[in-house]
Amino acid sequence: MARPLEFDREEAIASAIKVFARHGFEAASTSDLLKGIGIGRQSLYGAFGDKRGLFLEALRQYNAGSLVQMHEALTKGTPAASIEVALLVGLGSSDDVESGCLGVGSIVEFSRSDPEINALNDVASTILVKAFAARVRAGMEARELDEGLDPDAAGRMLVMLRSGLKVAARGGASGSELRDAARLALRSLARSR
Amino acid sequence: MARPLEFDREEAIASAIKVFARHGFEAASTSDLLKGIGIGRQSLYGAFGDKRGLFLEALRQYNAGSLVQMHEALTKGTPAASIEVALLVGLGSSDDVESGCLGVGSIVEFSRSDPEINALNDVASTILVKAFAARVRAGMEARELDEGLDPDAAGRMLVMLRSGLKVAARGGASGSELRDAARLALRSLARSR
DNA sequence: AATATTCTTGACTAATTGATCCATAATGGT
DNA sequence: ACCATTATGGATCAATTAGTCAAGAATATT
Repeated sequence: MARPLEFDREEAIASAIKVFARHGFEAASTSDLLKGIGIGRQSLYGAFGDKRGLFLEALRQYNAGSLVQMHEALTKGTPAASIEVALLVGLGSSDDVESGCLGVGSIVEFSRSDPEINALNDVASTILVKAFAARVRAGMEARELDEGLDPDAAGRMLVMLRSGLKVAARGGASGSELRDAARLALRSLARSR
Repeated sequence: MARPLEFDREEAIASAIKVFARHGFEAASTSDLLKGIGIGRQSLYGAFGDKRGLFLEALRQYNAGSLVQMHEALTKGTPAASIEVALLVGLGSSDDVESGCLGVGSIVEFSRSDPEINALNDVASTILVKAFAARVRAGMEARELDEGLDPDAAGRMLVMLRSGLKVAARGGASGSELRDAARLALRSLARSR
């Protein structure tokens, strides 16, 4: 009964994710976003309310996609191998130049100052920790990982490690440096050697 | 032969570090900086050229101070113990609310887009990697750490791990979570257990 | 085909941005 | 005590910011 949207909402958010990931929230101007998404000004404000609304949607969609990607990586191969893959997937290393992680970016930019962003990142973080912890537990049961581990603590450590890898990737670390670092750190979970 | 500065330059930079660490470069307005430092507009422009000049000075001073702090931590106690302390010192955890790391912040905000910032962070990173690597080597020689390690690779991993801890701290992780994660990850360097 | 409803386009606004100008104030060397 | 030199403070600048307004365009239902 009314004129339909001329753009796909999810695609628009996906484009916004790129812009926000590259520049951060504050430094991404509305003009950057309009150009990056390819829609008009009023379309953005009509569809997302304001810049912050678009950012929240972008962060939501980014976190969801990231968790899917992580879950896929964690369900292939042995627990230990899948954890290594999960640590390294989608880091956006130097070949994938200009990329960036909206999750880490929003944490660094906002710290704990914005309750809605806190909420989005907290649930994503919790889910990711649990996903890692489940795999750690599986690895312990399979006698592949040290049986004295605390799976939840290991999950938290792995999430932090992944953040560090993302920062390093954004800072220009090579794929092999990232891989080596992940492998080395993962020895902390191994059975006595 | 001329009117002297009414403010201490280093103190001014120290104040600027706080402002930039809290908000990032782009989101820190010149007015924020003037208020945070406690000087007038023209004084800032006279002393530092422009906002970016002040940021570069701030990053330089921050990195220098951070390396000093890290070096101090690494020279106390056994190699393994000192590495743990170095990983955890000055993370700005949740009690030290509002803090933030200018190094990680600038990497996340600028990625590799600004050559001068790249240069500052690259030298700081290199020095820090070497400092960690030297301690790893010492730990190996003291039969405290696994003798099959590659000290430089371990150094790089430790720097990445520290970035991850900083992100987690800024995201609200508790001191005990950070400590547990660091301790767990450090098992990767231990002798066979 | 008419119409109600929503979308799109582009001009527009008020506020804030980083930065500059200029007059005044404060110093040290002579 | 003068003066060259530099710092300070306030007014001001042009540009950019996020967000709004109004008029026209495109649809689905009737």
